[in-house]
Amino acid sequence: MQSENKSNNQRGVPKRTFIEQARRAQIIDATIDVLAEQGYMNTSFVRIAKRAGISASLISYHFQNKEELTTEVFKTILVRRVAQMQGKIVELNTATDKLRISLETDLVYMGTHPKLSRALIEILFSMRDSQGQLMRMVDADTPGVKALVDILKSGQKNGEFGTFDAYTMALIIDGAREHFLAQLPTRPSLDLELFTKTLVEFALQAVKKEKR
Amino acid sequence: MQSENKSNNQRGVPKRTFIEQARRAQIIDATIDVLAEQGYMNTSFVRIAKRAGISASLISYHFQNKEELTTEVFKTILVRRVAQMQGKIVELNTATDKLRISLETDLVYMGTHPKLSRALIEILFSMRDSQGQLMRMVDADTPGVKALVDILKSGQKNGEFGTFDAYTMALIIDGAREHFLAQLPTRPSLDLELFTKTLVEFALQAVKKEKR
Amino acid sequence: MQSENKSNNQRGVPKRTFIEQARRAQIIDATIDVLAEQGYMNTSFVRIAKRAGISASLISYHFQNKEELTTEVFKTILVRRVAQMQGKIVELNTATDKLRISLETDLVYMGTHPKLSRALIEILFSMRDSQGQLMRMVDADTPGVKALVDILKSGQKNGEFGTFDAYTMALIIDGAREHFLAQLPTRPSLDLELFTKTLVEFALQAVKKEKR
Amino acid sequence: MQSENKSNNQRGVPKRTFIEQARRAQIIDATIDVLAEQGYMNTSFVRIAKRAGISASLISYHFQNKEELTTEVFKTILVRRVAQMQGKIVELNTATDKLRISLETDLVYMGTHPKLSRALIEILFSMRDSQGQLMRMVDADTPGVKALVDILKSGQKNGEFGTFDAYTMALIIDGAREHFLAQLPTRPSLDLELFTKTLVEFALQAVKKEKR
DNA sequence: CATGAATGAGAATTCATTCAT
DNA sequence: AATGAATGAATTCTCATTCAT
Repeated sequence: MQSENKSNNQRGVPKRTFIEQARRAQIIDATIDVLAEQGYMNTSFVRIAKRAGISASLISYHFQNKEELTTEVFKTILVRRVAQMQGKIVELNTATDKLRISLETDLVYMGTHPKLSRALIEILFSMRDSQGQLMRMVDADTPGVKALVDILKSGQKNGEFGTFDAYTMALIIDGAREHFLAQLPTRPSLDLELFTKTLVEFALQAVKKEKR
Repeated sequence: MQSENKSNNQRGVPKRTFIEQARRAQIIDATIDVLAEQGYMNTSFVRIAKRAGISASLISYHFQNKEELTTEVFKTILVRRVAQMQGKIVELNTATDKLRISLETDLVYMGTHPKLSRALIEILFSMRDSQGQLMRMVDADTPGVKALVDILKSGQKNGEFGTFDAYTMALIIDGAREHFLAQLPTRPSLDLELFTKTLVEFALQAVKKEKR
Repeated sequence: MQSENKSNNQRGVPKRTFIEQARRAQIIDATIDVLAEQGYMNTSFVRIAKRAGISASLISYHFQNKEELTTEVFKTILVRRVAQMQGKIVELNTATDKLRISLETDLVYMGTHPKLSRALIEILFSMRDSQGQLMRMVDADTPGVKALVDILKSGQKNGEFGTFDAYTMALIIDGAREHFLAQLPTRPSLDLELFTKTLVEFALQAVKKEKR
Repeated sequence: MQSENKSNNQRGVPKRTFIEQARRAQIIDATIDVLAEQGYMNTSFVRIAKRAGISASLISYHFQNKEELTTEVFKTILVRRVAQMQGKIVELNTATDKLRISLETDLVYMGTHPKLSRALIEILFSMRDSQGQLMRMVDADTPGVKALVDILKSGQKNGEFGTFDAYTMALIIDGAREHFLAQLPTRPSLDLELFTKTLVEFALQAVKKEKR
């Protein structure tokens, strides 16, 4: 028994008791802490367990293996991150506003939650499958890129933005953002506010219609 | 030899025999391969040795410890990378040209040498000291950022570029570039040429004088 | 468990389960055997584990590191050794009796437990810190020397013994004893009874009052 | 070739060139230094070679293996030690004088040459054969014990000394001396002069004729 | 005569995971 | 539901020794 048939029951739907949900959440939170502070390599079950105040074997009990735990952590972070943006954007009418607000919201949220930021990077850049290949979590593009592409394309469609390759532009903006966030937790001299303001400014300038 | 007294002689100059230089280079190359393919975590002496066709203890014979090896790999990659750019830039007269060419050169070189790109990322994001803290190799800013800052400031000084925070702008451009390069090796769908063209366009527009 | 947080709880009291106590004792006993038979240098975890019929990693599981294991072995031997003497001495009234009986008791016990004798010597003479310096276990003087000094001084104070440097005399008697014990396990020709009788005679004559 | 047929030529007599003798002496001296400072366990060929300013493989070239080197070191120390005593003793007429002077000479020499003292102990207590058994260097009894036995027996024969077991008495005196010497190098508080005086005093008292 | 190059064996320790309780 | 006990595989590194040059 144990684990295997627990994460998915016969219909593929993971039905969990309340206490199990709570434990999983507790373990996931502890894992985020350790990931952020020690890096993927040093994030062992023993360290997570110590942080969570439980035994290491309990982690194996609640997650099939390390890969499942890491995947769950990854999903959890993404869900929290996306939830922030979505709420603020839906009501906005222009693509310009959506672009600005989504960047600002995300940078503020992740910039003020450096653990999430750091843990995310650790997973993205270090998690490997058993053959050593990088795991492509979720799918090829991160939600951040996909959200940007949507906004950019809608702006082009409704005439707010000029002509450019929306996907490539999204990669540029997203890359600038992620790389900055990746460094922020360990470099106190970086200025989140200034970076946000500058990135928004030039993103808007880059996509605007006239003269392109 | 057996380590310790060879890596630096009395003047800090590591005098090495030809054969040792060759072995070190061979080991460094094998390490880059393994780093790129398997990731930092899986880059063990045994794997490197297998790749290089030597015994694992020979690595310990030629490098004091794993940290020295990793540092040497890091330096090697940076030297190769910087060497490409420097050659092309020195003759150029305008900051605009320097910005364009340095981006193009670097993206082409690293984009066509995905192993270097990947290995660099692995080291930068995974190498930790004994307390689990990220090692800041070289110093806080990568050579890429520093080179960009120089170009941007010189352009502002001679009137080619407008007013903006040069350091933040460098972070944006560098971030976009590095993040793209980090993904390129494992995502064949990405278009290096298109990205380069778009990023250069974006950068040049962002720094141009008029209308700001 | 996996070390670290179990050897001492918040009050410095190592709370251990029964089974853990038993395993630790088993490992300590196996270590004494290997120390006595193979010497400190050859006392590796693998050898100890083989002797105890367990896996080598179980030793790391129960002891933080080799130093902790060695220290525990050392303490264990000393406790057993001292326990023998204490019981016999407390009831005695004269320093002369105490001197005689403590020597006899100790030589008989250690002489008939050559493993303890040999293991003790191995630790005392071979255990080094990371800079290669000898560890001074307990403190500078062994319990054997300290016990002798106490007896000699009390005998001088109550007039049983003459005037001599008590500490130096203790060193002489203790040195003779320890050196003999160190050789005894590997040299069957040595005569424990004769040595004991002669050493006691020598000691008693050396400390006696008259004619000095 | 190399080594094997070098330590002994066809007649079993090791015929060595001048330079070979010098090298062996140099290596032996370096080994004594390292033994005294780092202990037997840490006395590796690399460390010896570093101390001697030569390559580690040269040691293998001049000595068949580590065991031969250690044995040679042991012999060298003993020869130097015994040479001191012999010179002073031969002219003396009484066993009493011989006993006193041999103890004084030896303690002064070894006490003022702590490296020899320490290195000797390291070898005696740590050197093992390939099965882990302690090596009995030379033969069962050290020269120190044998010399003492000779003196004691001659004193008994000519009537200077009383009746006691000469061998056991030698063990006592020798043990006290060796144990003290073993500790002297690492414990500056020990008083060589006081110890020597006290040991001689009580040795003479223990062997004297009257009343025993 | 001397050395650099190379290796296999062995060292302590950490890890994810299993299993009985 | 939770844990302590246990292990085999893997890690970096050191060692004595061999061999070609």
